[in-house]
Amino acid sequence: MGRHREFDVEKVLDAAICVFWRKGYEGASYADLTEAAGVERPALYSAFGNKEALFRKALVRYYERYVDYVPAALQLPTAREVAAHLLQGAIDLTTRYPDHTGCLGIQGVLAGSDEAEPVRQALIEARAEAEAQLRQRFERAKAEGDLPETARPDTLAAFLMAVLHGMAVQAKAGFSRDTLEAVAEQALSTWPTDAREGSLRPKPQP
Amino acid sequence: MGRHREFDVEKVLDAAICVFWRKGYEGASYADLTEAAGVERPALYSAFGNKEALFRKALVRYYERYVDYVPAALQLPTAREVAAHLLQGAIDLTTRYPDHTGCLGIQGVLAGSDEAEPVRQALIEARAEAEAQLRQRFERAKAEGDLPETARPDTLAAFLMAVLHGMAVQAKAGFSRDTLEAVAEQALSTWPTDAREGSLRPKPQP
DNA sequence: GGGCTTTAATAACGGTCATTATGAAAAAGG
DNA sequence: CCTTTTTCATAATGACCGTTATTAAAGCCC
Repeated sequence: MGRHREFDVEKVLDAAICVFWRKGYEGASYADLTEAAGVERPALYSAFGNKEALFRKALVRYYERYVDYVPAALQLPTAREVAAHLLQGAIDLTTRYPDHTGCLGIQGVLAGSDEAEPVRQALIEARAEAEAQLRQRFERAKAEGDLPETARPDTLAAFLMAVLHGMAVQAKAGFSRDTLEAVAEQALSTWPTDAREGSLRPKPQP
Repeated sequence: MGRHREFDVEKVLDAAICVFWRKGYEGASYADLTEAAGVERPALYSAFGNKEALFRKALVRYYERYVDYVPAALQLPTAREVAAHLLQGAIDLTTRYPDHTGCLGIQGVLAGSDEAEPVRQALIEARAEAEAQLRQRFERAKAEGDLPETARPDTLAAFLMAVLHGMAVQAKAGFSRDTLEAVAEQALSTWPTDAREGSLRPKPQP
């Protein structure tokens, strides 16, 4: 009973992702969102709630569609492969689309009026959860003998997250893909290697 | 002739720095600025021009007063000391003041409505200039034999900037000083060392 | 001390923001 | 076909944005 919805909810979410990605949570206005989605304002409100709810749903879909390399990376056999795959995935994600570079998740953490506070907190928590998963993965690697006994999983996770975030900022500032790959290679050159396995890329300078 | 200005321009700039630092360029409103400065709106306009001009002047003072560790670092004798001093300076800057963490310069690069575009471009240029200075410093180090022949100054500069930016993001997300110092230590552990000089901190895990 | 100039403070300006009331259009049930 | 229910589109709401007239106060020169 009743009229049917005439637009595709997931397509609208994809359009919202692009807008938030390019302009951030605060920078994206409803005028931008409706124009990109081809849907009028009240339709967005009835389908998703207010702006914050729309952003959260877009963020969930963003993680599923664009940041799927993270769970994939965590299942790789060695800690070094996990790190390498994460770095490469981040480079792809932040440079693939010229009109919205960087990372949607990072955009919201920084920009900072008061009304964005709950969104910022949500992004901080998501980031902390990702780092926790990474740390646990490195602890497992240590237990498996994949990382040396002297390795500190928490430091490695924090360091890797710092490089990933820094590359996202640099991508937003217009860094080329080649430069970011050099950065990732330099970061990987610090990776602690167990005595049993040889380093894949022993020196950053060939 | 005429009435004297009753407020201190530099104190107002310092207050503006704190507001922009905490809320970013877009997130800071004139209501925030006037409240922090204790000065009414028209006084800000007559003394500094519009919001963008005020931000630019605050940014110059920010560099002078808070980021003075960068020129100091560039004059240190070895490339590794330069990098270590930059990392330590960034940690201090981004964690010293609990009410405005992170880096004022990074805040503006990301948040992204259209009217912030000139400010964003200015910050991107400033960031690029800093990286160029760093690269030139590392080229000099290479020429002086302080870095090995295989070292790539551009990569080292880009990598260091990525770690610095990543730490700024993490500081905004609430990272502790100790964690950031561990990250910096991990980043330094990759530093290419010439055969002649020993590494200061040869392994990140003690 | 009066005339002139500069600053200070109040209040208003147009514009845009997120959000929503209002009523027309469309689909399903009886 | 008519009623009911849901969605659609137009347009309005109050609040806040950056910016600026406007008016009152304060200091210097003659």
